[in-house]
Amino acid sequence: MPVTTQRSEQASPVVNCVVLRVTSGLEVLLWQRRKAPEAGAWALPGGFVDRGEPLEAAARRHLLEKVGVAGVAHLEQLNTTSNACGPGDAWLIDTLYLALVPQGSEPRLPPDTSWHPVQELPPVAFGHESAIGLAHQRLSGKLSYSNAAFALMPERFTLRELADVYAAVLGTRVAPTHLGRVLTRDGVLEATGEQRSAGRNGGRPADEYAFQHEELVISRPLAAFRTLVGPAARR
Amino acid sequence: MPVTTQRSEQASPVVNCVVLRVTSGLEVLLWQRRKAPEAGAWALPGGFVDRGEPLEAAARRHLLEKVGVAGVAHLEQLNTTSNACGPGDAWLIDTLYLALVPQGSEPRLPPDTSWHPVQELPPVAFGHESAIGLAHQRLSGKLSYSNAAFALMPERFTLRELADVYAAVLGTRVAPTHLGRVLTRDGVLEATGEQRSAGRNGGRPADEYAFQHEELVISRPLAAFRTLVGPAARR
DNA sequence: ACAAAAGTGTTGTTACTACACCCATGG
DNA sequence: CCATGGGTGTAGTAACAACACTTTTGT
Repeated sequence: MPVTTQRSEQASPVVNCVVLRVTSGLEVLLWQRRKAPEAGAWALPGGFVDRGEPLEAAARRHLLEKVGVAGVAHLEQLNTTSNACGPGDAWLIDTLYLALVPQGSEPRLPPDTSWHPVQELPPVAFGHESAIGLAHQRLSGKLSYSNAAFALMPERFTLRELADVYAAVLGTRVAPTHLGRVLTRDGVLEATGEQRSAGRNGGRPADEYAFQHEELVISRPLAAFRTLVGPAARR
Repeated sequence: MPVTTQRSEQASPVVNCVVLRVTSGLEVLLWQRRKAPEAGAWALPGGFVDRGEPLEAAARRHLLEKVGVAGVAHLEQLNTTSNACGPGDAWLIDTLYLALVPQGSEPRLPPDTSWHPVQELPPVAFGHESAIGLAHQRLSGKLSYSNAAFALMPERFTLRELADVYAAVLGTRVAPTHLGRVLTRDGVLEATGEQRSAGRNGGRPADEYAFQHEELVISRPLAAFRTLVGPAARR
């Protein structure tokens, strides 16, 4: 941005997306490379950025064109790396995105593309396991202080279903009752008034809930200190 | 990173740094542009990235070369943007960094460079007020769930001094006692056993504290839920 | 009637906050 | 000895977690 007249080196900007969803467990979208390098390994969807194109637009474009994913409910930038490269190699500036796809949206995937459980990844190209790990970490954090789960859930759901999604991401058992109380108190959830019909084994029908907002909202801003003004405030 | 053989557009990667410190208030390091565009306006330190150079290295290099800042105690990537550009213009990929400089480190600044209170910024070039705001926000968050303040403080300090730094960043009054209890419980602070001599008006000498770690540590990982396993865990 | 699933009420526990009180120093 | 600044102890409160109990369904 210091627009000097000085000549500078040129790089190829690329975006890569860690697309996550939860079915029975947490899954990431990968496509299998046919050509070298890393032929046969699984890679994150992504590609080159067009000249002057916003990075987020590039991410959405590649998700749509390359793997047919339209239903991205949340897209968030993670980080950017400049890869080391020799004199002949291409110099890539790689921006990583986290994309969340809700349950129920079933994108039609091309044949080389499929979902993989994050717990048992196939061989991943370019050492991008760390990217998947970073995305997973970020998502775990967001679940605890925001309404990020809206982007993983269908419009309406039961507390049980919501707790299962939390459990899949966090790797802990999560109690539906507690989760519901906390998120309702924080103004994240609201009861729709509707109910689900009971399952085949009977049981009381579950109340249906929905998220109050369908964009990311920070529900607990400063975790540690509520006011912390203390007696000093009197003076 | 999908290294196809396809030709791609070329961009110039740049880094920009929001360098923050706290003296009496929160301050950001800016330098005044002489040349157009935006001559006279104040800009973030930064510049072009060398071919194959890691972004963080580029940030440190520009801080050292351009504004003489060596004592960066914490450096963290914020986000990356691809600026829109016409056919003739340069296409820049701009990665933003947050850098923290501790009290006591007094870098020798070049004449066009100086610290400015974040609360009353001069005219800032390229609309980078939002970048400063983003950095401020991120820092505020980090203070509440990590030991990030280590990068703003000298090695040893009193609880009062620490609370003043928190207050300057968060914009609230912060009670030294409470802050000390919370951070000690979390294993962030430790008493050195030393004491400060009293000020000129007398008063009890304050205990000296130091941070347990001099790199970023997340002191309270998941804010909302402690375990949340509930009765379901029994089954 | 009984099992299964879900929601409600209540209690225990933790930990943040406030405040009253005590300690140490300089003038 | 008193003002000033700093630390300690303790009580109030909010919120999370656990668990017993009730509600509502299917078989």
